[in-house]
Amino acid sequence: MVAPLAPDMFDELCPSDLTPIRFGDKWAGMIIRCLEGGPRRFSELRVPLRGVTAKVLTRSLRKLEQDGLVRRTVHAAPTRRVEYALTPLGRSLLGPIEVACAWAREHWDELIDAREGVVAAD
Amino acid sequence: MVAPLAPDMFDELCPSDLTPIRFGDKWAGMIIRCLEGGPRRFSELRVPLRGVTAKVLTRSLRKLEQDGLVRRTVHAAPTRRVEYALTPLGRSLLGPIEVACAWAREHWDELIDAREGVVAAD
DNA sequence: CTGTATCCTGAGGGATACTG
DNA sequence: CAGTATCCCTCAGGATACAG
Repeated sequence: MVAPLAPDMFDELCPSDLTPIRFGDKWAGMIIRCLEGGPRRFSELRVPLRGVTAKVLTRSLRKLEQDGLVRRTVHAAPTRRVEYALTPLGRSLLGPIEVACAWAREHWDELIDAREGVVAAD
Repeated sequence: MVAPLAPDMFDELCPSDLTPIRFGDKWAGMIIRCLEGGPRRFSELRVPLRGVTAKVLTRSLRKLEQDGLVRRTVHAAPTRRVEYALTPLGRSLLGPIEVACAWAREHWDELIDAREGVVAAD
């Protein structure tokens, strides 16, 4: 029983290029959120993480595995399947990530304004 | 009325090299926490941020200023003084930062074990 | 005191092609 | 399907020297 992935979820939830908050490398935070609903296959992760190349996704996943946040499982039969799932430690990061995303959503306009050079009325 | 800075506060509070959580560049999160107690001068920031060079600290501060998180003020008299202070937006980041630091403190041992290759008893 | 200027290194990240 | 191999480029970050 695995929740479906909304392809666009990160466009509004994880604007990592704009906010000063990052979890690991560029994709780590999004990967963790992708895995919130249950295990995902390599190719399933590539869909919502638009633009990520296989090499970079692999590297990010290996790093997450090393850090104990994600577990990789290979199923041989009937065909090759590789699944990635959150460990308890990885799952414990969902809270802080959501806090960061909530902050970004809440202050989105101010961030845009600051970047554009709008002087804040203090 | 400005709270004193504990020189070692970041050794235990912001282990940014170990945790996957980063706020902006390497020093941004620590700078923001440094400014929590009130405005600080450039040279005052260099003390707790051990190891940061003037160039890098300047660049981090400029970035924080651009993003509307920090305000820079120059006092000419009696001698040159430059002070950095949190904007309301910057102050609003203190919550998420503390959440991240709390996560890191809580899962410190697991992070170490994972890096050392200790197999987690699941 | 508060920076700038210059040089250097390593890591992150993307493009492309290839593999079991 | 799930990666690897190779090449390349940018940027973060540190060392050092210098400046208003």
